[in-house]
Amino acid sequence: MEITYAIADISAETGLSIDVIRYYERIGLLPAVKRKENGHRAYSKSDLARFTFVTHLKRTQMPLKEIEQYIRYYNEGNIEACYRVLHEHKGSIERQIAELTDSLGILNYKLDNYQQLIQPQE
Amino acid sequence: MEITYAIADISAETGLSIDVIRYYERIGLLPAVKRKENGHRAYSKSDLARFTFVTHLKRTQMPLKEIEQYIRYYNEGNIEACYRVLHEHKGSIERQIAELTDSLGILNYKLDNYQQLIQPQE
DNA sequence: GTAATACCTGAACCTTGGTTAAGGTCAAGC
DNA sequence: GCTTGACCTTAACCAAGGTTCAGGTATTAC
Repeated sequence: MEITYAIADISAETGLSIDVIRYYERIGLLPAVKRKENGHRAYSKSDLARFTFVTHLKRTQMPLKEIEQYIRYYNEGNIEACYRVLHEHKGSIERQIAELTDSLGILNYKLDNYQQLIQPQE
Repeated sequence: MEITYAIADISAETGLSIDVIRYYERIGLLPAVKRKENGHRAYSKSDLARFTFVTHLKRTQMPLKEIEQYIRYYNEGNIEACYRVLHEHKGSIERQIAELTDSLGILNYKLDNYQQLIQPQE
């Protein structure tokens, strides 16, 4: 009893559209998956896990090419390269957070100013 | 003695390339600026301030269309709309930070796992 | 049996956010 | 007087990341 998922399941779990899932396969981001008799894609539990992780990376602005590279290292069993890629990406996320935090400060300053213009009473 | 800035100055101050500055004007993101006798753009101090603010918004993933909308409200003197746009955007930045922080956690977990695989000793 | 679903394919098309190219003006320096 | 540098314009081009379309198969539901 091997559980498999249809493309619609993957879509529901990851929030990626069905078209995007096929698109990712097409550009080689993820290796092609097994098919059922009727030609429909049959995703395994670990395929789902991989898609889920990809969406995490994607949400942090990692370019698809880099994600693809990571997956390739992973499939090659090149653990050190995997580590390196994720480690570098961690730095990029930290920089993003710092930048956003900075922008938040600027934004709050502007918002304060507007607030005073809008409600100068009290 | 009115100080004006050449396009190269704006580029140097904001980090935007000269081409991008002209591109932003072209798509209507910022209203066209005054010209000198020779046709060269002459930016004022407030033009510079606006470009600087735009780069802040841009770095937080605000789409150019939304930035444009904000600038339009600003020029109309529609302060409340300006406030509303920035306030919404603040929410978006906060969501981004939350998401990145979340991803950072997942990433650290993965990195830990890899670390143990790479250096299982001690 | 026929309609509705759920999937399939390949190829064309789209949006965002620029970049590059080709050709021209003008002022300053040598 | 001619080259260099900083600017100008219009228009074509580009890359990333999808989205849409047209046409086809297979299963299920009525």
